[in-house]
Amino acid sequence: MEPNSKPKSRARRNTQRATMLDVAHLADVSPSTVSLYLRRPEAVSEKLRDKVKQAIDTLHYVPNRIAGSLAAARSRTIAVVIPSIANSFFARTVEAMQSISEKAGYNLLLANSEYDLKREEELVRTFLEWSPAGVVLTGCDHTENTQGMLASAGIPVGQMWDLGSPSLGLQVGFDNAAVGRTALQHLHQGGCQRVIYLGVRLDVDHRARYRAEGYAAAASASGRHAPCIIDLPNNEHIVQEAGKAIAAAMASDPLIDGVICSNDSLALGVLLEAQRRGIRVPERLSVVGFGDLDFAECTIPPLTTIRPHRQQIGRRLMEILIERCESQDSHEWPEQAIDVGFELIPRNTTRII
Amino acid sequence: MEPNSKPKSRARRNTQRATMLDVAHLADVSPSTVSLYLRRPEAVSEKLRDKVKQAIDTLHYVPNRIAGSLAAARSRTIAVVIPSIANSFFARTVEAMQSISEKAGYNLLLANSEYDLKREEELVRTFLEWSPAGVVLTGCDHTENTQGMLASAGIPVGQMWDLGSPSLGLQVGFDNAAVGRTALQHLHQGGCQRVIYLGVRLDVDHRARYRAEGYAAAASASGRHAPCIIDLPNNEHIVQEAGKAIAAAMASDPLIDGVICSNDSLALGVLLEAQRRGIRVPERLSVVGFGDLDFAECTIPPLTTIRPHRQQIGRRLMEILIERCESQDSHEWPEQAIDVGFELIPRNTTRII
DNA sequence: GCAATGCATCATTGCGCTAAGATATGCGCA
DNA sequence: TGCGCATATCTTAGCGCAATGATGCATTGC
Repeated sequence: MEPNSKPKSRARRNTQRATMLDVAHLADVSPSTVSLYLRRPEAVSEKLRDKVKQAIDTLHYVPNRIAGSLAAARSRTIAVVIPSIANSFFARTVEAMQSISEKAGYNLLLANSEYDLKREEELVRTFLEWSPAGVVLTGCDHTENTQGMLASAGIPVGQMWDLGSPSLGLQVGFDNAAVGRTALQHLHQGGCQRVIYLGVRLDVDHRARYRAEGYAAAASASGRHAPCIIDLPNNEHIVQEAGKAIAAAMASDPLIDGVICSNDSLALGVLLEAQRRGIRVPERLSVVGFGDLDFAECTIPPLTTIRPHRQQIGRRLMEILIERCESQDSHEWPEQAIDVGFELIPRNTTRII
Repeated sequence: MEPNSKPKSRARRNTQRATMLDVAHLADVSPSTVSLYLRRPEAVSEKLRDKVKQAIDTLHYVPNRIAGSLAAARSRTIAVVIPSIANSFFARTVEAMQSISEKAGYNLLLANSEYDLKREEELVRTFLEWSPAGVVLTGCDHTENTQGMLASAGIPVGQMWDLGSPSLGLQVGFDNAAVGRTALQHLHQGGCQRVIYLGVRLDVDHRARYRAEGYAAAASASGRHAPCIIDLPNNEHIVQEAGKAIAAAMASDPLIDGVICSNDSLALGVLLEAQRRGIRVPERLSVVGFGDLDFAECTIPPLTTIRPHRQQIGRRLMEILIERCESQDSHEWPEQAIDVGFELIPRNTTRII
């Protein structure tokens, strides 16, 4: 074999997909014109525009976003971490975020932390490997590492569903403690003398805990009764458990005449138990839920609850986040906290005086 | 300015993040050793392994998966399209898929098609731009284009929640028509003489439609009564609407003594309406739901329903899909359909003779 | 009539990494 | 001692594209 002066080309993995170069050849233009056409069609003359368009169509060309992201040193991806996909609260918010981001040409990388901050940290670490354009977390509680990684990533970060500290730059949510206060106030106004709070896994569901704390502080301040918080463990049969818990509480303290539930599912359990035991709602026991889930308005009696603006949170957060992603200039990212509020929906499980 | 023989380097966007080269320099090895260490640590000697590990730690090096994916011509991403994120059926399945894929080092790109096949097509098109390692769709109904794009993408595709044709290679689900048949049989065995089917948006929710069709075929075959399907429009107040619908149906045909619901939420509406009107369940009206949602076992009376194996679907599908992604050899991807079945959970809204 | 200007198009470089193939190193065995 | 072989490490060439700055070409102003 004669010595070859030039090393011959290596075996390359072939991707068989059409590339921009293929399009360029077919359209008889340079690759950069194709690139330009895809990014800013108005900057290309109409004549070439048509040729390129046709070439793309005949080749069924699909741009390779991975290559694009590498070249541009930024990807059109937004990483979202929520505590639980199955929780319909977050699902609606994610849905809204998806719809906004999609319009702007961004895709969502999604994962759930299972209410575990350490897991959230791992997820953020993994997601950062994709150099996402932005990151969305749930709530304000994050590990030091999570905060550190995000800070040094230099990308816009959003927090949703809660307001508080530390802020990572942009928060869209509501004051969870105020939810607890509002619910208690509503029950007191309806004549309740002793209101308890019923929650699930308040140790890990920080937002529910803030609601409980808001309730507790308001109860103490009201001077009517001491706060009492029941914290149920997570459970497949949580709806039933809620019923048992309220029955037990009322048995041990017959003066209880109001209950604030961490979410509507618990409230449903309470209502069903009341029905089973012939406890009159709201006269003997008033109930406030949280979430305004689908079934809330058709329980018996219809459930008084608090409605967070699930979709609005996702929409506004994503709108601002994308704006920040586009601006690329982190000086234009002032710390911002948007309180979208919540709404008390008085129905028939509470009295209105 | 004198003519320069070599063009000087252009201004480059700088990413400031540590790169593999930085790690290599610090560890005093070649970049490919770092790369190898990250991909197959066991192939690197212990001495170098430690040096590289230390360098990575001190630099807080985060590998750039985008560059990696480009070089390897494949990404560790799996695209998932579900009809609705907010639907807790799919949420559980996605949760299971996420947990499996995460362990294998894959990330999920997620989007919802809103039960629109055209939208699904658009999503698939967009997702393919990321050259995902695999794609997961819901159900068997897809546009020609969707099928074409996926076929020519040369990556493993999974379909979940239904079995049928066309198969795109791997299906994990159950026979939805059999669900309808099973529910009807159960009601007939309990003594029902006239059973109707209550659904929502059967035109777009193909799987619910297959269940309805299974019911219809079985009703006709039984010779007891003609099938009757009520198809409600989608609606915020669907639970209430379900109640109204069943009341109207029973008013116009008093012989109706059984109803099969497309999902447990509808069933809940039916039960609440029955309670409101004093219709005894199951004696006067038997009810079967679908989904076995959280509240199903604590409705009054506890709801007889059909439980799909939501998590199992996600788990098995993802396990096989990832296996196929790793194999890289599409000849090892035989057409496969796994029926994970479903389970009738008899509770107290139906009679058992 | 010629420079100055604006605009459309192009050539070129490298984003950070993987993986093929080349080279070095160590080991067993004749 | 020397050869073959296996294993560890390195050199190198792109992956497909974005974006920089250069080039060509038409238009305008003086």
